[in-house]
Amino acid sequence: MQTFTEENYLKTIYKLSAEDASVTTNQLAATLQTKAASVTDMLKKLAEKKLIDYVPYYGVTLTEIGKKIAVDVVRKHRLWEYFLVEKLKFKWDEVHEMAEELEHISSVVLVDRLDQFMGYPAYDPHGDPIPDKHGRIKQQEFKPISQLNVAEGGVISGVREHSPAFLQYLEKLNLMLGNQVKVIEILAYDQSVVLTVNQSENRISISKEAAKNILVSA
Amino acid sequence: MQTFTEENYLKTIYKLSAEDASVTTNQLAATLQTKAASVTDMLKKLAEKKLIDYVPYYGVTLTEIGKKIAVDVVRKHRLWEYFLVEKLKFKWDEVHEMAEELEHISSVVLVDRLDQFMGYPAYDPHGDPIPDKHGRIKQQEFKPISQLNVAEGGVISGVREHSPAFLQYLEKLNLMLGNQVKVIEILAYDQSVVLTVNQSENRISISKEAAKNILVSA
DNA sequence: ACAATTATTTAGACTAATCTAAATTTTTAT
DNA sequence: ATAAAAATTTAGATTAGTCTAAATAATTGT
Ligand SMILES: [Mn+2]
Ligand SMILES: [Mn+2]
Ligand SMILES: [Mn+2]
Ligand SMILES: [Mn+2]
Repeated sequence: MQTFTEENYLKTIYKLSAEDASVTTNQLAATLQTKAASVTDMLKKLAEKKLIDYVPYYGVTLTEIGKKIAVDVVRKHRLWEYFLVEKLKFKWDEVHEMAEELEHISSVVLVDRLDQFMGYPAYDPHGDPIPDKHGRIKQQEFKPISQLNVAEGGVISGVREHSPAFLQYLEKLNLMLGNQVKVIEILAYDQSVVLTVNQSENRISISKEAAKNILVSA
Repeated sequence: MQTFTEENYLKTIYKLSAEDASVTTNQLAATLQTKAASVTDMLKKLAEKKLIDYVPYYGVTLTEIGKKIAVDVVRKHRLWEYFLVEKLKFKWDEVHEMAEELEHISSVVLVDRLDQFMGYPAYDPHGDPIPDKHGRIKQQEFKPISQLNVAEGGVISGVREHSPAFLQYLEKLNLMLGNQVKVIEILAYDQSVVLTVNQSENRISISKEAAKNILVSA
């Protein structure tokens, strides 16, 4: 059994591992809003428990056991988010903080029943895949709008940033999951993207940063 | 904002206050499965925070603020139990431990939405009243079977003991909430009670202890 | 009334998680 | 190749919650 804090470290290592194979102390400190010295202490403990492989000064990777726990926390986070949006009618920008607490509820049978109650959803309200009870994850082949060329388009299927501010901004521009976008123009000087939503006449412009954080499927 | 542990102390003081006006260190230690010395330390902290009135050697009572927090934890506990039974189809003997964790989820709006989602239930799966969002509690006038005389009866409306073992025992004897019982005989030598359930021919016998822990309404 | 028993608090120690400041190692740039 | 900069770890403290053992206060029984 892990503490709340250990679970958060494992989850964060798991998510950062998607970018780089090995995760560094400073990356963890920045993401977990703590200090490098605190991270080092925790890494020693997690290594002691065989949940990570830790090479001092060089970084850390999850062991199979550590990964299992991390995926399980992610599963709970996303299932609770789905519940909050689909059953309790919260908006997609309101649920993350609540799920940060709910993901640490320990009962395995509870989360499996919740999954069943909702009909085994595949994606959470932000388009992230929900691991099944065995930890299997449907691999998505989504790409960011920033990688589309002019005249290309797709269906908005996910976001890479979950802050309420960003999600509310998307809502204001009608850039919600399921909507169809098409790239009209990419401005040379700052890579900002001009696009249409759902075949509308309206052209909207988003920054390169925003374009990187919106994922579309073909 | 309180810690998990502080909330458990406040909740326990609240529940024990129903029996005696002032709650003692040893009562708390026994209920919270900890040592008297640990309780003393925590009482000092809660008194410092103005959540309890603490007179060393004589016991403790909740302040208005402390009581508000305690009732709120109880509200969350009972609402989550109702959710687990009514929506996720758990049995009444399976939900207490999960609710012990869920009651510490902090979001107020979450618990209010949950309440709305379920149609503002008045009682939890064990017959305990669910405080409303303002902390108001429907007062029940239930009494234990042990206080009935021969030929008297009532509808089972609550239990005073929540252990899975006791709840499963009740289920085996068909002594679930809503069922009608009638006292046939009270044995003189040990006060055990013989009764019928739902007008059945079958006579069942329960100990005085069990009779104290089953509540009926007229 | 006062000795014995019981209840409670205090003293001192431990673990988990965190921090700041100092030391050390690795990386980068000449 | 080596000095400067950046990243990381270590040392030493702190806070929350817990414990055992010892001290003290309250209650009980005669
Ligand atoms: Mn989230
Ligand atoms: Mn999400
Ligand atoms: Mn309960
Ligand atoms: Mn209950």
